[in-house]
Amino acid sequence: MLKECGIKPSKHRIAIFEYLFNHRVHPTVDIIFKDLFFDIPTLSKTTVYNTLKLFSEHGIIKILNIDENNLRYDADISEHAHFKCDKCKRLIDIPMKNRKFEGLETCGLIISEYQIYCKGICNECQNSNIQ
Amino acid sequence: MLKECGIKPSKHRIAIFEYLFNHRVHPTVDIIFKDLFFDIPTLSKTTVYNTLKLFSEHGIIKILNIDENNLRYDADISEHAHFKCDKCKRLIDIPMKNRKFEGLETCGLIISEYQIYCKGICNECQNSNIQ
DNA sequence: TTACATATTTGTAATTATTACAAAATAACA
DNA sequence: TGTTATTTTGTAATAATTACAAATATGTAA
Repeated sequence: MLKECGIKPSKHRIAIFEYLFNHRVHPTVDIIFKDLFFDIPTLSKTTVYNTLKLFSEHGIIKILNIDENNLRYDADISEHAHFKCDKCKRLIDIPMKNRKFEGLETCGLIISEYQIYCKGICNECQNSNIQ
Repeated sequence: MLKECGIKPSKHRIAIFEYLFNHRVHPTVDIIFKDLFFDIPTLSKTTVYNTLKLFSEHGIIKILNIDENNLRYDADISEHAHFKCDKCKRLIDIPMKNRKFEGLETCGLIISEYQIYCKGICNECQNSNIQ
């Protein structure tokens, strides 16, 4: 997959991409780094930053800016929206079919990418009565 | 307007809200602070941060997270999307009518707010041939 | 007006995510 | 093996935002 996007597949790059591909919770750099560091003790956080930026420049992942504090990363580049629960803080994918924005398509802008970010309360937190 | 939202209108609060209301370019804290500081030399940047956070908590403004580096603020709380030009970096409002997300409304999540962020090339930058 | 309580603002310091960059390590290849 | 290019590392720099205590301003009752 990396090769197809014109990225030379080094050990670390493969590890980072695999991690993101297998962990669909949109992790932060910190989470990715800490988890991988367990297996690859020579890994540097800068490498994680560099590699993820490289990936996103080649369009193989997407950077999510939904969280105020830090960036999050998503290996699923198919069309879907993102939801952040105000209670449990989890990020959840929302599938989207037949989306339609009147106005957005017809304003003369060339739109190369877009993101839809939602906030509210997720299913689990609605059902649990713990405040 | 501030009173209606349950915010005590102090001098600075009025100044900050007026500024945002009259400058619809979604300025950063830094821009707001520097412009207002010219007239109010006693103003502190922390006050700008505090005040804007207060405003957004009371729903009288919206915080935009479209820019990677810093937050931006919008006194227009009506439904519209935002576009950032990759060339000139400007933020542009996109009006939206009859938007429809199939899937988004029917997934059981309670969505209290959402944002649509687009990126690409704006009209002006398409027409100017300067790279 | 004065005294007091409350709310607001200030300014500095701390926190934290991200980037810059040069050195070190690794890989590619003749 | 020797040389070059690429990747990775680790530290330092940058910069946005927040924490917090002190200072200031405001409102109110006596």
